[in-house]
Amino acid sequence: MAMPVRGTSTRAAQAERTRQQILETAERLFADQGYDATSLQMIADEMGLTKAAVYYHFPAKVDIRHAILMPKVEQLKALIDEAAAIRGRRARVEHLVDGFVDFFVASRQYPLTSTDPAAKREKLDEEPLSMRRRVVALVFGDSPTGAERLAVGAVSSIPELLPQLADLSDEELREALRTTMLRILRVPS
Amino acid sequence: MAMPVRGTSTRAAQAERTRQQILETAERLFADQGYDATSLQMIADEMGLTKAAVYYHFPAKVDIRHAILMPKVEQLKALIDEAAAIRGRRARVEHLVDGFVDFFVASRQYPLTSTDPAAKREKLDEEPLSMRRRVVALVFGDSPTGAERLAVGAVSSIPELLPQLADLSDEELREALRTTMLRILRVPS
DNA sequence: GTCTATAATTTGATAGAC
DNA sequence: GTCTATCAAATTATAGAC
Repeated sequence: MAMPVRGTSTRAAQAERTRQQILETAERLFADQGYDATSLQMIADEMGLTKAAVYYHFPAKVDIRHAILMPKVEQLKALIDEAAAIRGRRARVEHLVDGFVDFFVASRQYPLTSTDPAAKREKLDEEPLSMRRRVVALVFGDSPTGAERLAVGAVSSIPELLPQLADLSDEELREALRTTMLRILRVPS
Repeated sequence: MAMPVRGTSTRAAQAERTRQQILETAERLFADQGYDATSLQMIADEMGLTKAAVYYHFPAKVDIRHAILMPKVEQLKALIDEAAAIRGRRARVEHLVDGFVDFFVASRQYPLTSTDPAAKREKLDEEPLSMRRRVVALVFGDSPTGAERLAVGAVSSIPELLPQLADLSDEELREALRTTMLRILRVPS
């Protein structure tokens, strides 16, 4: 078993493309209107498909959300793991910040919606929360103050702000993100 | 016309109390599950009322949201007006920060949900956005950098983080908020 | 001022034809 | 792999009795 290699031609390949297209459409609609306000009907209409066709690729609406978020969560976990392997606080924080900058800029069009109310209802919400705790520990140690926990929270809510900076170029955004995050995390420049 | 003065006894007074109770219940449910995921049925059930009873007090669901948010928006607008009347940048920023601290602590249980997807769908979203622009101008002038706009955005998304700091006392929270906001807005302590 | 009853629509989801 | 047709349940909202 397991050999969906590249180019399994027509049938399987087109199914995979449709699947990806559903994910892209859903990601855009979720970002624009929120998860709850986006119906499968809208996703299907937007693609010229039917609801039933969408259901063929995903057993339930929530699975679409999961499929969108999982790779991003994994990416951030990998970054945190890397940072945990660095010894000096300053180098460690800079590695984290640089990783966040890359991640935020790459996803600036449809940013991670970690404050979408839908997240609170699911187990998926535990993952971001525990990641945040790990970042707090990596940056500020095991007995963080309230202000330090708040600082990490402020960094983690930056994705929601990116649409308002749409007029900045990628380079300008990188600069702004790096400056702001380093200041929030109290790394003197 | 217009004389619902204080103590119009039974009928009108009780209607007003019911109205307030609906607002409190809805505020809690909206904060917990989000606007879209909260149905009028839930609000009614929670109060031992019927949906129709709720509709008597508010013509539509969205009007409940408006009634909850409007006083808070007015409060923040007043604060920004006060700050605009202060001449020195440092004193002006400190007045803003102190006002935000008071506001955030007072509403820490059910914080302003400015990132609820429901906000994007309504005119009400323009108000917070224009307020944010005013704060940017008050703090950083008429030609703010990307980093400066991002800094104000970070401050304005703090309310969403408050539930995670529920273990802090009001006093500890005040301290954390003040320290963090002043640092984000680059006011040296 | 609050209720019962219900309308009209939409939702997420399923079964089965093609 | 995508469709039509349909489901049961929930949604916002209304009309009218009490």
